Amino acid sequence: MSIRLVIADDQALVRGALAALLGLEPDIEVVAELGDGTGAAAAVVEHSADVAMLDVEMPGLDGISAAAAVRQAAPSCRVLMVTTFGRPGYLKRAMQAGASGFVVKDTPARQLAEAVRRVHQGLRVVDPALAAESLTAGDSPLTEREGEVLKAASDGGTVADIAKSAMLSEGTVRNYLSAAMSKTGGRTRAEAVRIAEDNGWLL
Amino acid sequence: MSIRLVIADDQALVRGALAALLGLEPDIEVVAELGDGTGAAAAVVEHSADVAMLDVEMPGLDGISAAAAVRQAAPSCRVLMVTTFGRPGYLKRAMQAGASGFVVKDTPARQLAEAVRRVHQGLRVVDPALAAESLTAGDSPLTEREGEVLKAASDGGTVADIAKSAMLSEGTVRNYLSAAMSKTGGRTRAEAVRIAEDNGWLL
DNA sequence: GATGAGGGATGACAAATGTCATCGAGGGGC
DNA sequence: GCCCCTCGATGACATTTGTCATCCCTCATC
Repeated sequence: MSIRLVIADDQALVRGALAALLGLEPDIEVVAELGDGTGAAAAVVEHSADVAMLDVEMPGLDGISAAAAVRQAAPSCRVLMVTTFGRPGYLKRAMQAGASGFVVKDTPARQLAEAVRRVHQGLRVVDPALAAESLTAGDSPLTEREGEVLKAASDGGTVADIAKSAMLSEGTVRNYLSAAMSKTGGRTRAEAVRIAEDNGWLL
Repeated sequence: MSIRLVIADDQALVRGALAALLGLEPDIEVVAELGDGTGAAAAVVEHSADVAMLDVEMPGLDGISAAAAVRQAAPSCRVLMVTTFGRPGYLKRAMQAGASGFVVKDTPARQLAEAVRRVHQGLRVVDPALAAESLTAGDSPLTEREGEVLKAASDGGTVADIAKSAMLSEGTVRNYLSAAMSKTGGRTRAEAVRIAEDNGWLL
């Protein structure tokens, strides 16, 4: 009996190509393709899928939240995360959300089908290099509000803009940014944003 | 006689999946897969390819430069650019570099093979929405140095950092950033960076 | 030969940013 | 109860930015 697979990735070309690639495997059957995470849980239930392959970066519901939704709606369905960016924070958060596997998009294509099979068997699949990095990197040092403010700062607005969007006073925003800069080691607001993004501490 | 195709994309999973997808077409033969743009021209010559499919964002030699190299080394080989980001500036620059087609990664997968065929026939393939945007967006208003300085600023360093890396005085850096902010309409250095990136004016 | 645009620089000034000390309220832990 | 941390805020202060006027040099172009 073949593995019933749901694929969610916002890039149609990639999604279609992955479906084609995996559909070639005799023991894998692609039962649904989604362009965002919103309908993932529903699709898994509807098609009684065995494995859900989710991209982390998606419009609407992001992959991590989608993973949690899938796990809740169908505990027997395993989740395999696929992502462009090997950010340590993503891995940790994905695992906490109930994912069984985590691969980056520059792993060889032939390993993908194997990853799907292992996940289906209940094994965990994690890129070894990324796992190591994730251990050393540790959790986000940012408090919730610091993260929010830093994210609000990530599109380059002024302190006044951020204060308005976060409903905070300007001074408070500056304090949070200062704390975030100190914790990330960035010497500029923009540098702090970059560091936090690279580590997967935002989203 | 089948179309001989070279694929270059830095994400191995995507590259493999695209190769698998296109390899299914009876009239297309994938003769080489590359992980960066450096060897693209050589691979095209070696395998006497008819079409080269290049990603814009690649480590080492970027897709636009690779396209120019391919066109120079093998004028009979057509170039089809594939990119994650539909940035107007990319399209214009790719066309100037001699590309015949330009598709974004969220076009439907089945159109891809068709795009390869059209490019091979000497037709041009361009995402219509993107083409329209590209016309309205216009060329980069930034002068060469302004672009360089803005790019140096894009990782969030201070003026002093940028001045050092660009071998300029701090005052000059501030002048260029000021000009870049005025031309892009950004109110902050960071905002100017984001706007320029979104339009494909950096790289 | 004049004009203009771009590259590079300086200096001055106003506004924004980053830092610090401090304060109060609330929420767990011991 | 008390301590510690986070959240939220304020005010003061030193730096850093962003803006502007002005200068010089070079290279096209008219």
